[in-house]
Amino acid sequence: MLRSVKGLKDILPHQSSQWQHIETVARTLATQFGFSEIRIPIFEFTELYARSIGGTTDIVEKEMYTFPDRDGSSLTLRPEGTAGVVRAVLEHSLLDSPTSRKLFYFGPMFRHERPQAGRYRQFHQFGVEALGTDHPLIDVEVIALLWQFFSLLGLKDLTLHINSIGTLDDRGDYIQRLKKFLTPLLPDLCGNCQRRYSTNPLRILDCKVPICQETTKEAPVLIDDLSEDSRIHFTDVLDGLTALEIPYSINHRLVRGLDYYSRTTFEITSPHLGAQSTIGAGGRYDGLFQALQGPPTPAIGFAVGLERVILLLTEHHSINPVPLFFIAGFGAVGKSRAFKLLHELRQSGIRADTDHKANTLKALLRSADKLGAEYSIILGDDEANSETVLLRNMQTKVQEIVTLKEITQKILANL
RNA sequence: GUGGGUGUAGCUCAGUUGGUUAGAGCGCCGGAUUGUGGUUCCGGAGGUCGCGGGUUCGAAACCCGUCACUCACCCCA
Repeated sequence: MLRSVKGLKDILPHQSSQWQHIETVARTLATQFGFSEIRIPIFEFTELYARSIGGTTDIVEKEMYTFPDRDGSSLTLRPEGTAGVVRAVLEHSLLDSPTSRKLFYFGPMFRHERPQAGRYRQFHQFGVEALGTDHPLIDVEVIALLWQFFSLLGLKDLTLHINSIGTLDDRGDYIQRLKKFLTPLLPDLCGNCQRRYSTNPLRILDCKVPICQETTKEAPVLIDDLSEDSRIHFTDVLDGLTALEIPYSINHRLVRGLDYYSRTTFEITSPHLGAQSTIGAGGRYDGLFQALQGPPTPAIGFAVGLERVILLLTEHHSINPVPLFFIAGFGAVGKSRAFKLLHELRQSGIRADTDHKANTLKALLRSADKLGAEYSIILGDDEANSETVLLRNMQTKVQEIVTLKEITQKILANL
């Protein structure tokens, strides 16, 4: 049997209402916060991701779905959304349009990782990007949006971790200090961290290996090396969160994995998932526009892993508010008259269905029951001859005679 | 890329120290006389026991290989 590709998941009919619910909440909320939706391609030139995410990150090094186009240019299925949004913003000069500086998006992302609970090779994100300002209150807005999104979905026991990793300059100084501190301790670190020492020393702070956590306990804290501007920015963000009564936990070891982050970084975790406990994360990326040859443009955004959110949803949102009318047509004349009625009801905007295989009233009602119909409309030869139908309430079993002429109006009047 | 766990019906799972035609529940299809569903009763369909090899008189079970799924590491949302 043909199976789906490893790490890819079908969203089956019984799950799609949950997805629709999440998307509706996200769209409504983002719009309330002044964001507009942008829809960008699912693949881009490989160079875009290589330049924005960072050449030494795992994503670029080994997780991208990259393939040659027919003309030989290298294309890549998008591993995240921010790079594509920034590219689109530059390409269409959206920064010049005041209504296009706060954007949100939905869609599938692709990373070639080993699948695991809450991690797939094709996964879906909801993300927002606020462009063009580094005012600390925009950071607060973005985080507040993320926090309110999860709260509207009823997610419990979440923790907001927040940190500032400073500007590129701040970090330059800090990394020197950090390396100086680590140099004599190198032999104690895990193999991975020994490699990180030269590639991405910041990540060593984030290492989960106990030995590394222990040896870096006394490591210099990045906050201490922040410039005055960065430090004030960070405290302003924290004060803003406090003012909005959003609880946070400062985590000096929170280092985002993508190179383009700067200053504010944050993530929200849940204790009810497996190892992949981050359901939403983001940060400021003031240098990304320039890295993509755009004008200096501060920006901040987040991305939510929707599969992980689905895993946390307890309520099953069976949005099925529109009553279903089942057309039970049988007999030589009744069957064909019923099919015409079915079409008439649908043209009038009524939710209606039938079962072509069922030919006896018993079989038809059984189908009506299985489809969960609120009403059945019984139309046999007797009814067809008298130009009527029987409108049966499936729950109360009450039936009434209605003329074919009036049935549509009657249903519409009672909906 | 590395390690652990698991593969029996559409789904969830039984299956004795290796022993005849491999089972249950749910689901699906049908029947219980006339044009009335759900409950009940009865019947039916559906399985190369993941795949390939080996041991054996005999393998769903034991051994080897392989694939898939899954959890974890790495990393990330």
